[in-house]
Amino acid sequence: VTTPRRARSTRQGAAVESLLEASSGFRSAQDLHAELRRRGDAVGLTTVYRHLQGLVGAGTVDMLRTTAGEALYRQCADARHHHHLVCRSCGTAVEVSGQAVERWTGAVAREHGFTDVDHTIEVVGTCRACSASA
Amino acid sequence: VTTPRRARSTRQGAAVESLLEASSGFRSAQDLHAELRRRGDAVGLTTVYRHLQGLVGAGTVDMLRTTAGEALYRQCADARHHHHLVCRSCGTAVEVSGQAVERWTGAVAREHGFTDVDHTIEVVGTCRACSASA
DNA sequence: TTAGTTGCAAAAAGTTTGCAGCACG
DNA sequence: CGTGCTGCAAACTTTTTGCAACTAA
Repeated sequence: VTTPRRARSTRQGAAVESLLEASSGFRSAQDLHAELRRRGDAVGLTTVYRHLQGLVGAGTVDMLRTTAGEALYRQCADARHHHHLVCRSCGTAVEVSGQAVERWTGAVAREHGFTDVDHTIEVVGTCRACSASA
Repeated sequence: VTTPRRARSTRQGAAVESLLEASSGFRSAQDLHAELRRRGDAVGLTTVYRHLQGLVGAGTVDMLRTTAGEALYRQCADARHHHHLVCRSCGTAVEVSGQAVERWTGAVAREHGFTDVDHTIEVVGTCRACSASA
């Protein structure tokens, strides 16, 4: 699978990107595909996956894995390093960042002799709106 | 799938548990299954999965997902809340904990109106031994 | 024109389930 | 003895790949 020298703009690619842009939380590929189909702007599932891969590679989109093993994608509003606060009920995600954690991970790693450290932090809870409607 | 009223002790269950106990890092079900088979103490892959599920449910074992979508299991040395510092090369995992992160996640959640907060933190890097042998 | 893109069908990969037989207590 | 446990084969789920037709530039 050679990376194309240049990318071409297509209806399908635009559809995937714009739907992701219009979404607020994390969404699965299957979910995105279903919505595109529902709204009549159909795109093959394969193509949805291919565009998502490209976007993740380009750093435009974040990907994470559910405990259930499903991949979720989300447009990054902020290109800088950040983490997510996800609502377990409605899926809304807030991007958060903080020196505190960054410092902590660095310190812990150093303490144990680890280098080239990278980290993933996901905080899940129930957002205000969902706990109100519960 | 009804949960058995009581558990029975079997050769297979013991094999899975003891191998996990003897392992230091995170291991996949397939990996554990292969090693059991290799050492002649064969157990069906299905059974390995079933025991791992049980152990995770009992809180004796930690499970996490690779970015690639594979589930990894590890015996918890420490039953208290903790996180992992995993070596990306050899898989060795160190259990770490710290007030700093706990406080940070709590603060961030509160700040955004989230409740019932839970979090996952995985720090991956290259351990001393691996960076030395590289 | 021509290389990148699409999407169907089929393959992978990992995990779960149906079921008949085995074994602990 | 009886209820769990086992493991094979088959089903499932999510994601990837082969390939021929299609299309933006």
